[in-house]
Amino acid sequence: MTAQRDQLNAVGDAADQRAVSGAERTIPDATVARLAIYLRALAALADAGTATVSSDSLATAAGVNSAKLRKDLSHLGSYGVRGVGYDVVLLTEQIRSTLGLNENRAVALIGLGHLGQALAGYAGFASRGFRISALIDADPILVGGRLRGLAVQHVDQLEQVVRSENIAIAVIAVPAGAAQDVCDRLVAAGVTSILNFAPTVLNVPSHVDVRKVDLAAELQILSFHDNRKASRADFSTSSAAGVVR
Amino acid sequence: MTAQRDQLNAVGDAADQRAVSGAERTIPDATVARLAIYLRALAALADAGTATVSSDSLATAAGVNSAKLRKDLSHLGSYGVRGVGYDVVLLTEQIRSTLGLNENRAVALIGLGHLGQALAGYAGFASRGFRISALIDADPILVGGRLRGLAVQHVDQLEQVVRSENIAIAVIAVPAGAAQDVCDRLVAAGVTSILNFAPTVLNVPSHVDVRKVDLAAELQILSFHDNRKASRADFSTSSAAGVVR
DNA sequence: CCGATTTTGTGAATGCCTTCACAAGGCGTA
DNA sequence: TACGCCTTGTGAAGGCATTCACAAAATCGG
Repeated sequence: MTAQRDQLNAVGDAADQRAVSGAERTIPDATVARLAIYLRALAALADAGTATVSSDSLATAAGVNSAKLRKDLSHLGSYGVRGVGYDVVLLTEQIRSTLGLNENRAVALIGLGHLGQALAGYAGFASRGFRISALIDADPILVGGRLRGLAVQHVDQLEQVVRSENIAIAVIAVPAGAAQDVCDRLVAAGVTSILNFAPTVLNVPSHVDVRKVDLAAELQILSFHDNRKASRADFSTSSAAGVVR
Repeated sequence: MTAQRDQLNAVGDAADQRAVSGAERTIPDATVARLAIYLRALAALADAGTATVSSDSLATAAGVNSAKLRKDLSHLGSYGVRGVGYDVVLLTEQIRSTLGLNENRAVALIGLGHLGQALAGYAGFASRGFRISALIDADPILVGGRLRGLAVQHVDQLEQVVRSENIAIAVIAVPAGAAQDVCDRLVAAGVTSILNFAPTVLNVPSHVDVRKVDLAAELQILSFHDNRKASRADFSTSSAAGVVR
């Protein structure tokens, strides 16, 4: 079984892909999804003062095998040195640039329940090129207050806020029943990428990308594998790897 | 960690395994990941009082195409009626059974920050065959108190709680620095499936499954696509689907 | 009972991703 | 310079997953 790979496919159908104008280098989706993981491993190495790293050890740190890592990196260009490895700083910069993380993108967060507040407080966003520029909720108790130094605005002003801050990426953390409505309004206001935590399928026009994080689905997938393990428990010997979709 | 290999090898003699346990079938990982989504769509249909549904409309509700849906369902057996469609209740039951959701599985939740509390309050768990049986944290302010009717226990008692409740599935929502330690202890206590929200790669033995939810990675993937859209904005026409990995 | 209509279930084709395996390239040493 | 060692980058092969396209049921109206 492979690792978290299916989480890539988890959401989409969508093969809009047809080579529009030929000569542009296209990076496989599976690779893009892993670049973020490499980035984290690289950050840890940089913190530890490591200057160069081999594909083998970086792969181990990221939880993939080294052939895959090298193939992934080869899509960005040739930034390694044979016999030596990859320069940590240089490679970090290349990946960040590929992912478009050097622009400090503005993100709107809609829905400030526990999940929304957890997201608002997640340091990983700020340190990775994202800036939460708008906090939006419908609860009058929250609206007008501040959270992490940012004013909470009412959902009625959603369009206005998105437009004035020129926000292209939004995170939806509202209840399922409100998600499609919020989504429609975000799209109308110009948002083109959405990360959806609400347990519902969103309908969007073709130019908008949606990724979904589905907590219940994740547990159900685990349940399936757990179930299967239990049902063949008589064969106790197993020798292989553990990380599984 | 290349763990995946052995299970692939095991697939090599899959015929033997099947012979032993009889009619058991092997369901593709990609299909398992989608079954959870179908389940949600089916629940909505049942609520609406719909008795049967065609592959076409169920596929639309789930955001996939109908050929894929039928292929997925065909792995569970033949539960549709040609010319008619699928019985909503029957199909729901089949999927639940396949995923092992009829056993009301006990789940431990470790880490009760905002994210952990959001998870603890997520109604989707209870309604889908999971029962949070243990809440664990290290913060003395929380320990001893109650959350959603359940006592919060100290992380020192992790092993004891896991063993006494016979818990096989755990959700890790602690800071990255504590995740591997918590993970090791869970595994030692007998947990075999882990859902990890901490932004770190967990090392586990081969019999343990890990799924990871990585919030920063999700945003970075969106960022990549957004970046690419921006760079080819001159071609305004696009005709196909919008939901994208 | 028959033919028209609908929709499933599934071989076959296609394409994407992963893995293998090794030649190419760079460094250090003498 | 020559040689040995190490690690990258990448064709080629193999495995899964998706999509296509159609034969095989099942229902309905007459």
